[in-house]
Amino acid sequence: MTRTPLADVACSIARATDLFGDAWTALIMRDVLTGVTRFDDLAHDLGISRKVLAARLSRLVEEGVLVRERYQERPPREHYRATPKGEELYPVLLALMEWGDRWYAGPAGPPARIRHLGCGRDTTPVSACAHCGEPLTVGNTTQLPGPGGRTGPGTRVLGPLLTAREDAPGAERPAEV
Amino acid sequence: MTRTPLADVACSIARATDLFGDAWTALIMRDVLTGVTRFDDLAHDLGISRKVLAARLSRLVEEGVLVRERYQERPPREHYRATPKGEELYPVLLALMEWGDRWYAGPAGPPARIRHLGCGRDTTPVSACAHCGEPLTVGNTTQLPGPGGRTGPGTRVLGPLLTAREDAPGAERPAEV
DNA sequence: ACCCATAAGTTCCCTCAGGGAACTCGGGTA
DNA sequence: TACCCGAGTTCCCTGAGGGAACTTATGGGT
Repeated sequence: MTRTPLADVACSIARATDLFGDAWTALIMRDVLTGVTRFDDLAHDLGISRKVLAARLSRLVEEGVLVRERYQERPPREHYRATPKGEELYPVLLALMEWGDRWYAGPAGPPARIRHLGCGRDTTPVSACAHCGEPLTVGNTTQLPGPGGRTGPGTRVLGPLLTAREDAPGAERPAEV
Repeated sequence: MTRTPLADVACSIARATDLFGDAWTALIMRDVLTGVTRFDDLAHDLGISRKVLAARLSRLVEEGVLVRERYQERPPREHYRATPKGEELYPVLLALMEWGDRWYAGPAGPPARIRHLGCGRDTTPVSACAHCGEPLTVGNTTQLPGPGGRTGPGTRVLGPLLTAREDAPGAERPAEV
């Protein structure tokens, strides 16, 4: 499943993509979180090969993202539900959906809306600063080494944070926001 | 590159994962957005096969997520930079990183920090409601059919919307927010 | 002039993960 | 008894990915 030992890398994005960086996994989580929890339903809905679906589900269960639960005794039937760890992938799905809506929605508009029950309005998800609530963008953030990062030679952080090479690019990022 | 014609499905998550639902693509975007923009640097940094890197980069350029730019004439040298469409993938990366931090950071803490230049503090990204600023969770949201989706029997929403596709090849520009 | 280095790919071979479809297994239901 | 159902598992086959060598254009060192 793992192309490279990404899971061992000191980068949380790499750790996350090791599990989640697969189109099927994202779509499985989307389905499970929206109520499609049974094997056959998932297989039909996604058009995924049953073999791969079984592999993905057991990986997700191993990782503690889903649990396999019996929802009926006679005959015995199992389905899959999200754990808290799985539910917390929701922001990733929202971010993907928002991006897809912005760049691929047809003239009619996006295929789905998200209603926020808290304020009762249809909304769009924004990646906000936990402290001040302002949107976080490439332009208004920097990545710094964290406590859990091995800070040896060759260590990278969010990204490179690199030993980098500001020598290369002539024009740096246009810093629009 | 596409396992199934996910890109044609009327679900923005499916559309997004068709491009982004690949561990390498996510990591490439992480690198490019943090300053690793040259082919060899990316190849080294990611440990990706050069063949696959070339394929991913040209796909990302095709999709308008990256641009290939000449940063030096003699000898001719090219590198890759994010377009606005590419920069808008940042929230997805932040969401992945946040999840990875929460569930995989060692006792020492996360490997990287995000400093929000707006308020000057190290922060964590929160998926917030664009209207009221409250965090969006599985529990406090519902998914409803959107204007660009089909509302027939069997239609799902956050999900496939799967009979789908009448509006598939849609416009490229997102509505300005 | 000659040799080596660098950046950015391309090409080749080989393995293994994914698609597709059939098969299994436990347990109903008519 | 015969026939469904849900939930997987097994089989074969193709093609995407890993790894390493090769290419092209240019510059530097001696």
